[in-house]
Amino acid sequence: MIGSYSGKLLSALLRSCVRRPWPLIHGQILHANFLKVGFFPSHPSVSNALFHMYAAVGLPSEALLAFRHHVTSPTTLDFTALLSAYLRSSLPYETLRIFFFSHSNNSCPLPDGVTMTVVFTAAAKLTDLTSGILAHLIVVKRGVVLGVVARNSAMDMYVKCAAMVDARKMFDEIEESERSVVSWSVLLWGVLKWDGLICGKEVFDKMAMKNQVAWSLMASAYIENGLPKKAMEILTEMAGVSDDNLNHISVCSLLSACALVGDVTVVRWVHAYVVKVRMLVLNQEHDDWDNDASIMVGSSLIDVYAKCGRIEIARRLFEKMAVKNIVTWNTMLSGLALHGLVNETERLFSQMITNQIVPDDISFVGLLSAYSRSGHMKSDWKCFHKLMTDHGVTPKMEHYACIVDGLGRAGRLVEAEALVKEMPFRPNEVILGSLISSCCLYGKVEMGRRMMEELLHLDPHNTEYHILMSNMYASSGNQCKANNLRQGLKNRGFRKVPGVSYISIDRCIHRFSAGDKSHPQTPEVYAMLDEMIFRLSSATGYPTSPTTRDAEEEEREEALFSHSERLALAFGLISTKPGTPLHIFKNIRICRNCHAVIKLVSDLYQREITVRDRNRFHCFKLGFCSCLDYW
DNA sequence: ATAGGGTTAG
Repeated sequence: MIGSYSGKLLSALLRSCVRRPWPLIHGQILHANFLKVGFFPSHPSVSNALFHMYAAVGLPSEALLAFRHHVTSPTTLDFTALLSAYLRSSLPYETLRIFFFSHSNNSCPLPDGVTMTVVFTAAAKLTDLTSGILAHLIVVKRGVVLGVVARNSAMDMYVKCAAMVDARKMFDEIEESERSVVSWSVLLWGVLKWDGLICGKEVFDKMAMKNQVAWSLMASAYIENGLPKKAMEILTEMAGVSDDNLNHISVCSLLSACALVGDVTVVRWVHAYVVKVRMLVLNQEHDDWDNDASIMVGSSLIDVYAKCGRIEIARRLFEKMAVKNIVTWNTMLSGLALHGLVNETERLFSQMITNQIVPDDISFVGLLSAYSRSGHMKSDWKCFHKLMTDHGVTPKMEHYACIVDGLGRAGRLVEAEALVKEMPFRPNEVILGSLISSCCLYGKVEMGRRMMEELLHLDPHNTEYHILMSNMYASSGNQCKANNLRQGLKNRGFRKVPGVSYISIDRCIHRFSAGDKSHPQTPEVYAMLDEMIFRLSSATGYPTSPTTRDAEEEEREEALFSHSERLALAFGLISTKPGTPLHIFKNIRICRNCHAVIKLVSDLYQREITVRDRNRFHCFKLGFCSCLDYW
């Protein structure tokens, strides 16, 4: 029957498939019918349409097959469509491979600006400067003319690869009248990221046209640099000058910056904003709003509240959201896990199942990390394995990492190591690092040494675990080996990541490092610290001296008595009214000693203190911590 | 066939 149609009609039919709701099904039925009647290879226009159908619906390998077999003399447009299909399916590596391979083979048509845009974008995604430069050389050598869009994408490639000299050169080469708002925002992104806030602000001020992207980039940069007040100024300025309001992407970008630094100042403003402009609608009373955007913004808010220590607000928001997707559920799961709330995480997971939400691999990372962070390794790996495969999820390295961490921290090191040997991957640095920390915790020097050796093959420059190993040697009485490790690090010029704590008081973020004396209120802070230590030791007889010895002599004196979180805590106590809850943010894990001190302070000074460290939240109240001393 | 900021984990 199909044989009676003309080639023109069939190709039109195929092209129309791309725009239908189920393009693939219709297109494939047509494809199958062509094959059945032996019709299609002889008609170039039909086979070309078939290739474009597969490219457009995002099936790159099907498109490649059709391209190879049926597109006899590809045009630039065909070739570009093929590359773009790979890029849109998040396969930037394949995109580059096909481009360079065909190019070296002389089997591709001369690329144009659009082709190069796709190639530069792929190199940018991979931060592959070598490929980017190579592509640029091909442009020059073959005399390809680049329009402003292609130049912007090349600039973005240089920016993402930290090659700011080349990026600026490209920017300068674009005629001033040609420069688009995208040229400017690409430059702004790079300058903010690589040259810092001050230089970025200069670029921002030079921008004649500012849009959502520019405003939110600038505001996010202020947030990430601990200047939420400045971010608010930018946002209010935006509202006054521009009719361009924030869209859901700008909102997510701002909120993720807030999540990074753990400050809620801007979050509150954004929350009010999205409710006001009805970007976030909790109940479905109208259908004239953007469902996807609302879910995305809602999930983003849940995430940021959880990461800023406001888990109750996050939970309330989650419950109020009438429409959710898998990301919303996963965000809530990992938020609860971050706070060590195992039972709640478990409950939410079963609620997910009863609501017929199909959990994905990230849901399981959430659930498993709740177990590992709380030390509640109730079931063994076999049960989890079954649970996962029952829901169609294949266990990945991350899942093993959670279990290994949980077993190790619970002192079940033999089981942990057995699991590592049994898993179908070679352990990565996350897994080995977790085992080393557990060995440290339980003084298993010999096993720690073995793991360390394996880790050094993968990551010879790792500083963190050298320090851990050195501490382990020190506490097992082998001061000599400990010093050797430290000295080796020092000789190679590696330094320990310094611990930094932040506390937000009255919309300003105050930063403290260990032994820090740079804060304007340093005398008051240290006076408070002394008072704190005095009250603690007289009230409890608590020994405030270190339990693990720090081999670096100059650090030993000050470090433990003035760890950054204690300074932040002292500052918080003198800067707020009695009873005000305090939120502290720390870049590395909290140490046992400080943990003990903060527990006592929460009781003696009647304060709720929330500390976010690199691993999880600790909520201190009346002398107890929500982690129940397990982390 | 084409550029910039974006939610979940490790």
